[in-house]
Amino acid sequence: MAEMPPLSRRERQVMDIIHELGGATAVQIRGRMSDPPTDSAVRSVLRILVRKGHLAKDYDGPRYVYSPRIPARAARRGAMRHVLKTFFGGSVEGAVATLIALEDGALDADERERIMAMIEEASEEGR
Amino acid sequence: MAEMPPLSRRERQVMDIIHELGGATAVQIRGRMSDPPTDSAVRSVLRILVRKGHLAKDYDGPRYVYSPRIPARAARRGAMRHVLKTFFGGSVEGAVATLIALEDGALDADERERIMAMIEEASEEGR
DNA sequence: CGGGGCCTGTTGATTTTTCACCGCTCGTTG
DNA sequence: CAACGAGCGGTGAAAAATCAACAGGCCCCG
Repeated sequence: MAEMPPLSRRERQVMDIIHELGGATAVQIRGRMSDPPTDSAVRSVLRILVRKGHLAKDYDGPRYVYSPRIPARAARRGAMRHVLKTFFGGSVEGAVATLIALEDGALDADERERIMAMIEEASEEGR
Repeated sequence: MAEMPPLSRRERQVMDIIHELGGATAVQIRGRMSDPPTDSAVRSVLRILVRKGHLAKDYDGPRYVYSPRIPARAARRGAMRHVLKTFFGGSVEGAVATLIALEDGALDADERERIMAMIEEASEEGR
């Protein structure tokens, strides 16, 4: 269970794809790669990730579906915490600023409302 | 100038440290590593990163200071965009939710105010 | 029954990555 | 001045990662 050495390039690439999709088959994953190696190569990486305990392999009908062993919630938090620390010096404010200014993430009125609500709530209850 | 293949493990680790510090010397960087290799090993990675164009090397007094070639703003946005896409399916809302719920990122009243203001503003002016 | 698709695991070759030794240059200090 | 140590970088070898090919094993469908 110890914290394994960080992932290699390919490994990370694959993990990212799987995280994005929630779960995926070998073929799906390969399809998402920009510079797809052989099918067998992809499977090799997959096998390694399973062995290292990063992926779970569930038998879904005719094929296997690989999914992160770490609960999505934890993965999300970890990833976010990392960029928060690395790129924003831990400033939630800065992070949110960048987030909402991300052109491709334009938020509509509804979304804005909900976010506002969340913040209210968070600061009320917390401390 | 083309987008180079993603960084290796060590390379990423070093880049992260430098991003976090804004700029750093070889010794500083090594100091921040959990499993520090030789000083010369660190310098090797640094040299590679410079050659690849990811780092700039500025002569500051008695030693060199390495800093990201990419402007901080762009790096931040890139990183954020990546986790947004990979872990939140592009949902700014979800990302903000995780962000403000990050225990170590407790925001005080002031911060909250400012964030609220930012959001208001963003949705007003933009679209 | 014979493909074809999906999967597994191994092997070995090739490329990358990682690393430490070594030698050089300074500036400082004894 | 000479010795020392910090800082730097080149080189080449050890280690890891990447990958393709191969050999089979299932299962489903025509």
